[in-house]
Amino acid sequence: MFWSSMVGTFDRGLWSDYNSMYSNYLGRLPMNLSFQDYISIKLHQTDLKLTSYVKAQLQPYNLAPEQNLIMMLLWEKDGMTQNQLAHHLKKDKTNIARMASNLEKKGFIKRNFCTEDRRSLELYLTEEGRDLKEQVVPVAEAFNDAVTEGISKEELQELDRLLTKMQNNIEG
Amino acid sequence: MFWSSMVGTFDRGLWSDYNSMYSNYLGRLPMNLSFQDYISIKLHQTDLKLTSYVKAQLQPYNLAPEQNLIMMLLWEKDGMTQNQLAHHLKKDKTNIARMASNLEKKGFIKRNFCTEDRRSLELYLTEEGRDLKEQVVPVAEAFNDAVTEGISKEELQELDRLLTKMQNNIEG
DNA sequence: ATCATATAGTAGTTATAGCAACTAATTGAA
DNA sequence: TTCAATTAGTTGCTATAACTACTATATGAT
Repeated sequence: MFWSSMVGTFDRGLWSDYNSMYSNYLGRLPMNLSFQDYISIKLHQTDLKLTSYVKAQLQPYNLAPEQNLIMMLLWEKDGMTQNQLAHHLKKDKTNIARMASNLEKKGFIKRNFCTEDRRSLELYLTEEGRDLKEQVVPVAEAFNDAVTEGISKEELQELDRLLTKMQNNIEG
Repeated sequence: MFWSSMVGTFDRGLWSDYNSMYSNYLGRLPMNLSFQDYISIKLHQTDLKLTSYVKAQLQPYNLAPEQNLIMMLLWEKDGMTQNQLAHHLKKDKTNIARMASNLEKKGFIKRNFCTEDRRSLELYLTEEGRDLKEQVVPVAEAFNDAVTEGISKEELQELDRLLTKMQNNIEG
C-alpha cells in the first residue's frame, strides 16, 4: 500500500533526491521520492514478493497460493462449507466460491450439497487432493522457515503487534 | 501471505482449539488453527485491509489505488515514460501500461510517443489530472496519518527493518 | 551497412480481491 | 401459516499482479 508513514527519511525532505541508485537506469529523470519510504508501500511490496515466491514453490503441484490455503484447512478437516472457509480465511464468499470451483476442476476436491441446509456446499477432498498433503506441507514449512529465518520470536510478536495496530487504526 | 512464522502460539499447539470466538458462528466446526497466527497471512490481510480502505477513500475522485500512485509521481514530474514508472513502482511494465491506458481513458493523462526514442510513451497530465492533485493529496496524507497513528518513528523503522529482512530472506 | 540483440510497449491468460445483483433455500415474525 | 428478511452460493464487473508471446524501434558488433 502507499503513502503510509515514511521510514528512513527523517534527515531529508519528503521529495529529496537522494536516491541516486535509480538515477542510473532512469537516466535524465531527476529522482524524487522512493516509494519504499512509505511503510504501506513497503508492506504491499513485501506481500507481493512473498506471494510471488510461494506461487513459484507451489507451481509444480498445480496449486495457486490461495487455493493452497483452502487445501490446508481441508487437510485438517474436510467437509467444511464454503461459507465456513470464507470466515476462516476472512475472504469474500465470491472468492471462495471461485477458488473452490477451480479446485474441483483440478480434481482435488468434490462439492456436495449439505443435507441439513440445501443452500450450503460442503467441500471434501478427493484421493488426489488428500495425497497432495504429503508433498505440499513440507513446501509450506520450508517457506515459513525461509521467510522467518533470523527473526526472533520477540521480533515476530512485535511485527504482529504493529500490523494489528495498523489494521485497528483504520477500523471504525 | 501464509504459513509464515507463528506468532502468539508459543503456549499452545499448532492446531490447538483455542479460537472459541470463531466457534460461535462456525457452529459445529471444531476450530483448529487461526491463520492469523502466521505472520505472512497477517501481512497479507493487513495489506488487503489498507488497500480496501484507501480504495474507498479515493473512489469519489475516480482513482483506483495503484492508479493514484502513478498520479502521485506525475504530480511531482510529468513526462515520465511508462518504463520509468515501472522501475519507480517496481511493477511489471504490463501493469503500468494498462493502468496508464485507464488513466488516459479517464482523461487524467495523455500519452505521447517520445521523439528521441519512438518506442517510449511519455505520460503528461491533462488539466483535469493536474487539478486532481489539490483534492487527492490531502486524502493521501490523511490516510498516512490514520494508518501510523500511535506508532513511533522507531517502531516504523523496526517494522521497515523486519519487512526488509523477510524480503531478503527469500531472495537469491 | 547489416544483422543479431536488446528494449518499450501491447495483448492474452491466470489468479486474486471485492462489489452489486441475482437465485434458491431457510428462518422468523405477524 | 404465510410472507418478509436473511443466508449460501453464483455470475458479472473492475482492479491489481505477473507471466508469455508478440510488434516496433534502437543499439552494437562486425
